[in-house]
Amino acid sequence: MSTERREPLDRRRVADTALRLLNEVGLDGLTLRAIARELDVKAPALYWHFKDKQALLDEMATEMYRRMVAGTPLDPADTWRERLLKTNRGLRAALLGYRDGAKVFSGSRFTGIEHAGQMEDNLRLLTAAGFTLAQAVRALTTAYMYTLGFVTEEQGVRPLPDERREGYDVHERARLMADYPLSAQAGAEIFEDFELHYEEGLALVVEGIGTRYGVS
Amino acid sequence: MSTERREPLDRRRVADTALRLLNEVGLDGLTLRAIARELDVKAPALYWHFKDKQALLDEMATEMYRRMVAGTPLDPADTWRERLLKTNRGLRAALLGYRDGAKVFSGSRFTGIEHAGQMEDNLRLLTAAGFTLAQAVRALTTAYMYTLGFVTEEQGVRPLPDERREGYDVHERARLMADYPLSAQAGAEIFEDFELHYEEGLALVVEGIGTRYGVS
DNA sequence: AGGTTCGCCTTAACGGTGTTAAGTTGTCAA
DNA sequence: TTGACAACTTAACACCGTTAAGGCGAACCT
Repeated sequence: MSTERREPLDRRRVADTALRLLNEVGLDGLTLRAIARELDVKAPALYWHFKDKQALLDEMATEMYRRMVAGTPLDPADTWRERLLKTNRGLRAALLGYRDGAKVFSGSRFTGIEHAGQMEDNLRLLTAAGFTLAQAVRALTTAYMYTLGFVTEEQGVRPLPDERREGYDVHERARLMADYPLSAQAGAEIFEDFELHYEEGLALVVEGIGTRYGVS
Repeated sequence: MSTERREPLDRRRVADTALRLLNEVGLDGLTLRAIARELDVKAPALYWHFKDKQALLDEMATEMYRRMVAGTPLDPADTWRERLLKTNRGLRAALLGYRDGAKVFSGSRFTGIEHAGQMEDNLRLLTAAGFTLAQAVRALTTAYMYTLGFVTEEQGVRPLPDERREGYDVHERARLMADYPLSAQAGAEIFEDFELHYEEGLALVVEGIGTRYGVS
């Protein structure tokens, strides 16, 4: 019998483990008991580190954001267009890294103010490029919300990049929609090639920002 | 003691009642037992009409969509810009009509194919205006996802139009972010005046569609 | 060195959840 | 009159987030 003592948990390690588990069991299966088991601990122990489950989810979202920032190298010399593309692609990639990632993310709030770093950087770059502050905020948040909405829908169809939920067969759908020829034909444009379609939508948003705010 | 017999439920009436209850108790409080109580019935009775809770939520989302369509008068003579603005404003209004509306909506799928009607109409209008089918789909879904993302965030801050969740005081936030002056200043641009900011973001998206697809 | 505090965790329990199985009741057809 | 069937109820199950109380080793104080 081992007398080794596990070293104490901390918020970060709990969130790490929970994020790993999330990919195996999904948000519905992510119970405190399951997380605790993974950490070789009983469920109520988690309450020493988090006041409730939402606080743990918040920490998970914050950790997702940290990894996004770490995994998205930015260049101070970026044009505003490059910057918008990079950060939003980075956000999408980060969300897609976890099953139900978008749901967890948009249902939570960041702990602390670390996230202000990236935001400040982006606001500085855009205002330096000629946007007013209000315009910069609008540009960044509009793209942000598009990405969040897109990935939310995407993960509803495709929980993980190599899985696919049932009920989304494009041919079956087309058969049902025989009376609506355009909608039927649109199926492939909606439920396939997410990568391509995401890029196209993002390009639309960026284009609109450039045009409406007169910044090239 | 009344011997009157309540007439049998149907899916529609259950979904109606659940939607009404949703505004009082929120998604967390929306339990099958609570819904059943409201219908003067016991919880397992709901399983006669729905195979599980998700199926009921799906019906609720579908009903939300029906009401959106009914509450958003469209004109066949709309320009494509008007049409995009109308449908997306209508969607936002419909989602804001219910506490956690965006969450319920984006977590569910439509039952049936009624929704194809509006979609067909919109696709027809946009293709007639000069878009290819692929462009029309991209235009509609990009705006759709922006709206969905926006309202999701909005309802995170403001559950119902006349309520406000805690932890979003703009001045408190600005104090914490003293080291990030632009971000601090951006607070008002993010957490207030949703109406205005939504319109501005939607205008950006529409502008991008017009520019990138060369349709005026 | 001995006693005490305190950080971190366990055990036990509570009320509530979605869901299933089995039984009841009224209605309508043969 | 009998039987089938729709629409429910009753009872129960496994599991959930959460709280209260207590245990235990390590660190600190005198």
